Amino acid sequence: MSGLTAKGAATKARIVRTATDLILERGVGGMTLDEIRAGTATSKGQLFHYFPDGKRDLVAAIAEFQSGRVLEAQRPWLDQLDSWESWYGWRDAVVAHYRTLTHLHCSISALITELTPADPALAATVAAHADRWFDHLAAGVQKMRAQRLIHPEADPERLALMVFTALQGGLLVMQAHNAIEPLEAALDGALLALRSHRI
Amino acid sequence: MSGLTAKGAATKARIVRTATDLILERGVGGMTLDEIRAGTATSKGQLFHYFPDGKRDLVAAIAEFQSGRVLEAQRPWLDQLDSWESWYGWRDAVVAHYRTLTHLHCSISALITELTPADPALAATVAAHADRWFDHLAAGVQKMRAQRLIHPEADPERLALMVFTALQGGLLVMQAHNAIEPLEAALDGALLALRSHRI
DNA sequence: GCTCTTCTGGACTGGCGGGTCCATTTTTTG
DNA sequence: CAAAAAATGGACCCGCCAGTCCAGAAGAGC
Repeated sequence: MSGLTAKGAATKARIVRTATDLILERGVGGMTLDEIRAGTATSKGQLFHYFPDGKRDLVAAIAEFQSGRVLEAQRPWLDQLDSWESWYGWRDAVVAHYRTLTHLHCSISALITELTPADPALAATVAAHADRWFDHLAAGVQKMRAQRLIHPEADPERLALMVFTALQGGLLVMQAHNAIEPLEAALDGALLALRSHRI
Repeated sequence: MSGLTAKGAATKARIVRTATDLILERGVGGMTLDEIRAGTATSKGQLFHYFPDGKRDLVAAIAEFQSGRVLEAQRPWLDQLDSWESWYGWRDAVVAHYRTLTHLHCSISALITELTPADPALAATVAAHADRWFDHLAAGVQKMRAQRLIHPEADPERLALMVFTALQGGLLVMQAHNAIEPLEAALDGALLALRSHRI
């Protein structure tokens, strides 16, 4: 009844994938439905058939998809982060992932920033995905503390926030400079700061 | 001849100031010439009289203005940064400045990121202002090394980049969360990382 | 005063892009 | 196979917004 044929699902997925690449390359403002249409060999009708709320639905789907993809690239390290080795492994995985994508222009935090003034509700939806990322880091710091690898007095939330902001800053400047060094410097700095809380 | 009356200069300045506030609040995409017009009690004619290239000129002027304002808020610390005290003083000055502006949505790096896909040339112009900021940090790190407060083997450019990315990340997440903590955590982390290179 | 320049107001245009609508084709279901 | 549901194509509409144009007001210089 309220179905979605295999064919339909495929089309929907195709749209999301193309739209994701487009939004990463051009930003929210630079992504037009017409380009998506052209890039996927679909029609306006289909776009609104699968994403009734238009651009809003589309952006939400993109955030979900891209969030999953980015998190995936950080596994298995992101789920561990319970030893110094795994933190460094994580760092390397992140750098390796983005090294192949330096021409992209739109990290998740940048997306949120761009969205907030125009559509706070949608921005909040997207922000939930950023929070997932943050939560992994926070869980990691917790584990480190539980294992007495970092000082018990250290505030795990605060430390995770520090790592997260460094990461996002690294991505942002990486995009602005179209170079990987900023990301590397940012992550190295974050881990150095984290290490200075070791016992 | 190629004059600019006192009255004209005042109008131009008024436009820049209002436009700056607008762009910080709504982002580049959300800033319309009509809103600027309304906010400054001017007309389309004047906008294009003072900024012949329209939005491009305007954005460049905004970047210049805002860059000056932000740098100003960090003085005198930003010119020193030659002792640990001055780095912490700088940190506090930055936090204090942005504490009054947490509802703003558009840091300079975010601006660059948003601009790059649409207008790379303009983005480069804006990036020059970000570089000024970075240069101050790099000079500071140099001084610290010259005074043997940090390890001679440390790469000053890299360390400055680390601080800069942390700062930008702090601003970005601050905007996304509309809270000051991310900025504080980011700067504390950066200084901690910097300190771990002390002799 | 006159003239030339700068400043101002606002009507107008043109295109872009999001979103609507419906007719047609394809697939599922029974 | 027939009917219903889902998928597709694309023409159309409409509002928004950057940018144009020009006529007229206000100053500067003489």
